[in-house]
Formats: sequence, C-alpha cells, structure tokens
Amino acid sequence: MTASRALRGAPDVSRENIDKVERAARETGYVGNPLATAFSNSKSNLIGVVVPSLNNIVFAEVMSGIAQGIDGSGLKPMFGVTDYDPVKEFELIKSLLSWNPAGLILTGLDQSEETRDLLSVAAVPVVQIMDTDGDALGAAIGFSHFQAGREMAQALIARGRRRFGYVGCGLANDLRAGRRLEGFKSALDAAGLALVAMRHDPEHSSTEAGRRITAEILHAHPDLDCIYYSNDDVALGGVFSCLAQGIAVGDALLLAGFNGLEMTRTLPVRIATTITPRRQIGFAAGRYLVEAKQGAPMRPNHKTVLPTVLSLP
Amino acid sequence: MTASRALRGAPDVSRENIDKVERAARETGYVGNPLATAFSNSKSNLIGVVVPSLNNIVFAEVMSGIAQGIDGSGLKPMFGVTDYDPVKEFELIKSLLSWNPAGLILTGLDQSEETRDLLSVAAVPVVQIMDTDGDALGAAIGFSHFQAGREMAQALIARGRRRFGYVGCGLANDLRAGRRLEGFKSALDAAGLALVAMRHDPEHSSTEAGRRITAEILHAHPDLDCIYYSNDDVALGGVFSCLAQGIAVGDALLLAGFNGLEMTRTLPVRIATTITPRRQIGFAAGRYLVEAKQGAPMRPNHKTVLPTVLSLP
DNA sequence: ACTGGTATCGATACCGTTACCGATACCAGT
DNA sequence: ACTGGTATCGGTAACGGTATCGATACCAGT
Repeated sequence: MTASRALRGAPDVSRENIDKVERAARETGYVGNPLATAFSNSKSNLIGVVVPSLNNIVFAEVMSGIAQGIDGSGLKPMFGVTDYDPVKEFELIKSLLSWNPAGLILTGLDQSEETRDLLSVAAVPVVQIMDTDGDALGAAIGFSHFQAGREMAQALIARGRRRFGYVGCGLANDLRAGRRLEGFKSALDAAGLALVAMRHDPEHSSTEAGRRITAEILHAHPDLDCIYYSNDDVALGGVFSCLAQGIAVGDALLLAGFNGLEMTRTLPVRIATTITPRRQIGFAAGRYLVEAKQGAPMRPNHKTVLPTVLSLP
Repeated sequence: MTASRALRGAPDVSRENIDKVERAARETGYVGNPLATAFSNSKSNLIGVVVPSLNNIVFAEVMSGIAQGIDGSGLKPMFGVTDYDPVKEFELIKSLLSWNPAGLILTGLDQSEETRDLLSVAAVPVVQIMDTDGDALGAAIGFSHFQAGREMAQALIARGRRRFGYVGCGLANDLRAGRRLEGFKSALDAAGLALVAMRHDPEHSSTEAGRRITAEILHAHPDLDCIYYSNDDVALGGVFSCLAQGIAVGDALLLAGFNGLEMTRTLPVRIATTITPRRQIGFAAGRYLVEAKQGAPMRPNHKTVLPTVLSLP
C-alpha cells in the first residue's frame, strides 16, 4: 500500500519512503498495470472518440487536436467510426462505455433517443463536438452550422449576389450540412430571395461529384451568380469544373464552400468559405476531459461556441 | 464458471445450459466487463495504432481502413500520434504495451533501437504498415517507397522528360519521402541523368509551400520539364502555382506527386502520381490482427507488398 | 504518566473474470 | 456389480492494483 500510494503521489507517505519506492521502481523497471488499476477503480484512463467518418481531413484534424489536448495527461484515446449510422453509433458507444472510460467525445448533438438514455445512465463525462444547434447531453464544443450557413448567405448577398444555387454531396444523414443549408436558405428568405437551383448527390467521392454536378447545374442554369456547396471538398470540384470550362470564378460566378481547408487559400482563384476551428474543437474537447478527470465540475448542457471566420474573395 | 463458458462459447457446456445462460443474460441486461476479462487474461482486446501525423488525409484513410478491417471482431483501436518523433514513438508504444494489447499497428520500419528491443520482449503481434524497405519486426504491409520513386522516374523518362526538379516539403525525418527521392534519383542516374534542381522546405503547410517553392524553382530554372514532389499535397500547390502563372501543366512542364489523392483526378490539368493502396493497407493490417487474435500463426519478418499504380497524364 | 491528536503504515478485502482441477453423472463393456 | 471413459459442472484461487480501516509511533499539553 505504501508503494502504491507513493507511486501515485497520494498523501500519507513520508518523504523517505517516497524516495525509497521511487528508487526501487527505477531499479526494477517497474511499470504499473493500467488494466489492474482500471479494474480496481472501475474507471479507466481511456477515452472514447466517436466520429462519423475518416475519409475527410476534417475529422482527422479534430482527432489530431484531441491527441494534442490530452497529451501528457495519461488519457489514451480509443476511436470508432459510425459512417453516419445512428445504430452503429449506439453500438459503438455501448462498447466504449463497457471500458469504463474517463470520458467520451461524440460528434454532433443528434444521437438517437436510445443512445441518449444509455449516456444519461452512465456517469461519464461527455463532450459533443462540432455542433451547438440543439440540446447538449454534456458539454458541447463547436459552432452553429445554421448560423454559419446564414452568415455565409448574408455575406454573399451583401456582395451583390442574387441568383443562388446549392450543390450538396454526401450522405443524407449528414445533418450538419443540412442545417447549414437551412441557415443559408433562411437568410435568402429574409432578403426576399430563394435558391434558384439545388442539386444533391449521395455519392461518396465528393470532389469528383462536385465537379460533375457543378457542370450540370451551370448547364441547366447558366445565369447563376453564386453556388453554395455542402463543403470545401465539393466546392473544389466546382472550382475545377469552372477552370476546365474557362468560367471566371469569383467574378461572374462566386463559389462558396465550408470548412476553410488550407487548399482553398492556395487555389489560383479565390472562393468563399467558412473557416472552422477544427483543431481547436478537438483540443478543447480533450482538455475538458483532462480537467474532468482532475475533478473539475461537469458542465452538463453547457455550450462552448467557438468562432468561425468567413473568408471571402 | 458455466455461465462464463456459455457466454464465451467455450466448450464443455450443455446446449440446455447455454440457452439458460443466454436467456438470463438477456433478461438481466448483463454485459461483460472487458476490463475484468482483460485483467484476468492479461490480454486485452485493444489494439494500438501509431501514426506519425493526422494532418494529412493519408493516415486518416489508413485508420479508416483499420476500423473496417477489425469491424465485428471485438477489437478496439487506441491511437497515438508521434509527430515523426522517435522518442515520442517509443513512449507511446511503451504506454500502449502496458495495456496488454492484442496487437500493434505501427507506421514504417524505422523504429529506434530502443523501440525494437521493447517490442521484441513483448509477445504482441506487430504490423508495420506503409513501408517495406527494410527489416520488419513483425508483419510488414505496404510497398517500397524506393521502388515507387524509381518507377515514377522511369515512367517520366520514358515520356521524354529530361530536366528534372524536386520539391519537398515536410519534416526531414519523413524517411519514406526520402526513400522515394532516393529511388527517383537512382533511376535518373541509371539513365545518365540527374536532378537539375532540388528544393526542400521544412514548413508544415504543404500545399502553400508547394505553390511558393514551385514558383521559386521555376524562376531559377525555367527550363525544367518535370518536377517531382514529395507528395500530392505539395504537387497540388505546384499545379496551382502553374495555373496562376499560366504555365501549361502536362505539356512543357510535367508535375508528378505521390499518393494518388482523389483530387489529382479531378483537377483541370492532369498530373502524374503514384496511387497508393492506403485503405487496403489499413484493412489488411486490421485483418492480420484479427486473425492473430483467432490464433493464426504470426508472420515475423513477413512482408506483404501491395501494388501501387502509376497514374500518368 | 496519561490523553488526544496527527502522521504514517500495512493487513485485509474486493473489483469481475477465467484457469485449473476435482467432482459428479452417465454409459458401455466385462 | 465394477471399471474406465466422456461430458458436464462448479469450487477455488489468482490476476495487480486500491479503498478502507485499524494499528502504531510520536508529540504536545496537562
């Protein structure tokens, strides 16, 4: 017991014994067994990270931020991919919870009823990242996608754009993209405008789809002066389509994406985009769980809205 | 004990008791405690995944493949990021090993001596992914970067290119990029050629750096007819630089990248690239550990070379 | 000398599961 | 009836820590 206390830095151990134990541990190459500790405490230093996809640089950056946020804390991240499937998400969270993790990082606020019940029973700190439109289970760290869509539309209208198209790509259950579109449309509506054309492709390959659909929508509606895309990957396809066809992007036709991928700043033409704080979101989520582990009070239903930045040509 | 055996599908349980136990488990909502199991067995169903970076879509895709490969097996991946730092890698692997994982997936074959010692002591299945140039600790699944560089150079020479430049970007300890360059140079050498110009930038932001350095190298060496890049991200910067300056890519100047990112196929100009089987590598690594868990024999020092595909304009 | 308080220490039990091994039941063969 | 084999079952200990709590030592105050 004295050794256990000494190595953990627990109180009630004399200076002398702390030194003795540390020396002995060093000499024998002793390393603790986190499995035994976790088993004994019914509480592990694992955290669960649940993302919908890893085919997109966005969630990789978030995970990179998480890794940074928990660095040095002793927490170890486990991850799982849901493919935007609520049932998979439920199963995944259930299996992560069985490890008695020190916390969970989930994507979005749209977990199923079943999942919410599961989480409310388990006394585990939960962070929901990327989104703040809705009711949070635990802490929510992200931004409003509705607002992001709205602000983009307002800025584009302020730049004199009037004939808007929308090009989406990806699974229909990417609810956050849906909310951006809703926000976008609400701002158009407020200005007495409406989408002139809208295309959606469930295809996975987003840049390729963006290129193809952009060509289609412009063929059908050559008078569009702005296209809003579900994200930058799709928008890049739009840029390439225009470049290939010799359409002057940014002038007659303005393209707007979402995420603020580095590449949008390096293109030979400028596009509009919303720069999202992905790494910071991951970092903050990681920090939150570190603090929770160290006994910081939970913040159920507390939303941390990180700023997004509009980048306009 | 009978219940434990029944739930695990172990032998020596009567049909009748299996049914009884399963019914009781369902009725009481019993779920096993993986921590206790792992503790009791000194063997967890966790696997460790160690990647150098998550700022690049490449490793995200690998992790996506891993997640797919282990799906349904009960294995759960833990991940860590080394930032290309061998010391961090050592510490990370040490801490992952303390969880008695069912396996480890490491990136590359260039672990430090200390790390190799650590792994040879631990009786844990190891898969080293992405690279097959060197000595494998366990199973190696990937391809030869040297060979990839060489094949690209040979193909470019066959297309009549003669005045080659190289533009690299990223940390100096990205050894795989270094080996591609070595392979590239060896093929040039074999053809009696040599690099006319070579630039390297340790900067992180690869597309932006690619754009800048391409402009520089072309300013200094306007007579280059081909530029080889450390990867597609950098090459895309090169494409954007040329597009911005009105240089005809693919004609007077051929650009060659590496990885075969989807975007290289969607650009308004074609570039050369080596399509790498990233997802398959992750998938195969995951499968290997699943099979190891199920008792398949280890394949120490066994290399699985997956094919890369040259994509040329 | 006695009391009460504080600092430190360590024996014991327990966390939930599984390895191990002995017990039991039943059957076929003699 | 007895033996040996097979199928099944469950008691016990063990995995490596930590919570708990009683024991001990020492000191100050009376």
